[in-house]
Amino acid sequence: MPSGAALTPRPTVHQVAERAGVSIATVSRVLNGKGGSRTTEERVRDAVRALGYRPDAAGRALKLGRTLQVAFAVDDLANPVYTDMMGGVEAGLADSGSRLLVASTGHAVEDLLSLVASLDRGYADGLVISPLVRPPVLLAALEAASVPVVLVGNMPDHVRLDSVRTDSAAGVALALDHLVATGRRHVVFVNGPGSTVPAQMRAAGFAQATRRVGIASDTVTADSFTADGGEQAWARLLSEGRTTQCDAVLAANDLLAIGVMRAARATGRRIPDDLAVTGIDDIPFAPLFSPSLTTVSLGARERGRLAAELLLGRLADPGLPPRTVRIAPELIVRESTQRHEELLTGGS
Amino acid sequence: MPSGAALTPRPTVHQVAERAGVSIATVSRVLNGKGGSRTTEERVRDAVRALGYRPDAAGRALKLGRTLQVAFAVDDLANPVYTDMMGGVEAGLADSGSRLLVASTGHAVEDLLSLVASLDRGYADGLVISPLVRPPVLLAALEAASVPVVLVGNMPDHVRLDSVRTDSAAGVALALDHLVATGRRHVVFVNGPGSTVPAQMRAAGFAQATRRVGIASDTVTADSFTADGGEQAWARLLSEGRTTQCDAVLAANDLLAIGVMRAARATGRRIPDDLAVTGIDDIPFAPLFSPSLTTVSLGARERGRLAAELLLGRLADPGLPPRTVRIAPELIVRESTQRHEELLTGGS
DNA sequence: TTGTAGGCGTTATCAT
DNA sequence: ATGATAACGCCTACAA
Repeated sequence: MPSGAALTPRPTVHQVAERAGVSIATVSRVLNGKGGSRTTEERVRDAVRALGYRPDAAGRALKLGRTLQVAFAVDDLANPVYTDMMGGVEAGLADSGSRLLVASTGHAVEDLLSLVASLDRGYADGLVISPLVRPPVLLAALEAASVPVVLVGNMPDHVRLDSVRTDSAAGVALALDHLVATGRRHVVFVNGPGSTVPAQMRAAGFAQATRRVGIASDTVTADSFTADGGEQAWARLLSEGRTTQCDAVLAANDLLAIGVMRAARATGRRIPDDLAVTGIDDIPFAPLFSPSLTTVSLGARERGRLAAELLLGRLADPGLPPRTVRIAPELIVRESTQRHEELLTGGS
Repeated sequence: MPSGAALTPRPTVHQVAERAGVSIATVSRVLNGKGGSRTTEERVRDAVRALGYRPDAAGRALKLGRTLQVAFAVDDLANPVYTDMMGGVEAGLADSGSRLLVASTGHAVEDLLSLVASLDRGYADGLVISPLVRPPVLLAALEAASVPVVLVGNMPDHVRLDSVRTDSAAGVALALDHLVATGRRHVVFVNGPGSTVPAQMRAAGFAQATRRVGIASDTVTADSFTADGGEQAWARLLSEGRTTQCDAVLAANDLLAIGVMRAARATGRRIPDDLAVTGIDDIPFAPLFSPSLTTVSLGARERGRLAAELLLGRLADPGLPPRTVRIAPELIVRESTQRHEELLTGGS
């Protein structure tokens, strides 16, 4: 037969107990390190080995009220930044013996709400979530969820949730300062959908930073945080004659930046000579493009890892007050913003 | 308190039964559509709604022996082709109400074996796996696993496992024929680690195809199926003077191709004019590079979807004989293999 | 149609 | 130190 056809049904504590000549209580105690004499312990372990016994997850979950599972939810796993984050969550969970359940939702609020609601089926001990949109109704649902939730992202102060944050507005400022420092004077901000929190924060960061440095700027909003969105946004700018002055694009994430690079190059702009481009996120692909993409790392993997740690901490001690961990953005300079002189001479 | 602190413990069938004035058996029957009179059914549903009752996953799993969870294991989730495949698995599972458990292993055989062994804790109803290496000991373990396994990939005929296959050797031939058709005459095959099944199959495909078309060829083996691997492979070729003749690279996957493009360009080759490059996999990023990457789609997402379907089918009917589903590779022509004339005139 | 009772595999309480 | 027993939440004979 193909597989999954266990000829012998899986052994339970009962068979182990019988074989070891003890009671099931003793078996359980030995397996959980709660005492037992030398000899019985040895006999039990022998029986376990001989039978190939492993505790059943369902039985244990039912009794303990713990599944050893953590759910992870994001809007778009096709964006490598979230794959990265997921890797971080997994790494943070590794020592705990917990498994990772991936719940990719759409960004429709109702999908998110139904995901949160489904948690009270008790299939996971907690949730790590990083949604693009966070209306009050969602935050309220997360607060009231039947299991602890860690939010990767910013939220209003009154929301009592553990969270891992980064200052993406400051990240935008880092990128803008870099563009200005490399001689750019007219920056177009290519943002993602205005309904999303990241877009809102980055827009605020851009507005403040441009005001501070006092350079010319323009803003366009893409339909989604994707390369397609970036291409279309550039096309729109172009058709409206808004690209002629601009010598730099600050994109709200790497995918948008990649789309812009592609579209701009297709219409004759050379990067970085004619047009500097920066992204945000530092996805693993960023260094692989030509030119490689200057970007701002928001520590996606690390945020995932920290989120897992916060969650484990809360599971261990539910009485804890809400905690927030912060990650500082970091500018990663690559080729897409190099000045012409730098390209030729290594500096002017 | 932060969250996960249910003030009222979650309702069980008992509270529903009490509220509806019926027995727990009736509640269960109504919820599972196994009869009940009009009026009682209505009363039960009202109680369910009023209490916000949802069946507990652990209790149900323990009783039914079904977890409604499927595990998905791959070597490297950082490769978008596997993210893609995962999306397919998830899509294939969607209607079944099953959740997706992601078990990212290393490619160490022992890791894979311990993953398979862990399945008999009963935390998943089945496994979809696409390992790069498949030694007999692993295949034997998969056959003997405590839950059904679907392998995404090729395996010896005697292995009694459901599988979703694609003919990657034929895929290599498609790419090579295309390179030859566009005028290339000296192709270097950049392969992944020889210990992996994909590398073996693609090497065989390349050997056969080059023999058939009778052109000059060379082969180099990268340390891993990554962009870094591709860069290093090109560097090695270059240092050994093996790049001078070659006018095309056929890379065993897209990441290798991207690495080669990057390294080759850094050393003065123009793509596609001086050097044509093809990949395999058609990752979502392939069209975004400049030049966009010609590649061979192996239908990763579709394979994932089909794997999920095979698994669901077997869960529904364990007596089925092993089944194999095949996906044909498809050449995706983009800019990285365009001929000089095509670039200028659109054809010669 | 409906209710009673048992058991899925585990851990934990309470005796001994 | 160990064993008998109950209980977690659910489903399903079986009986009524």
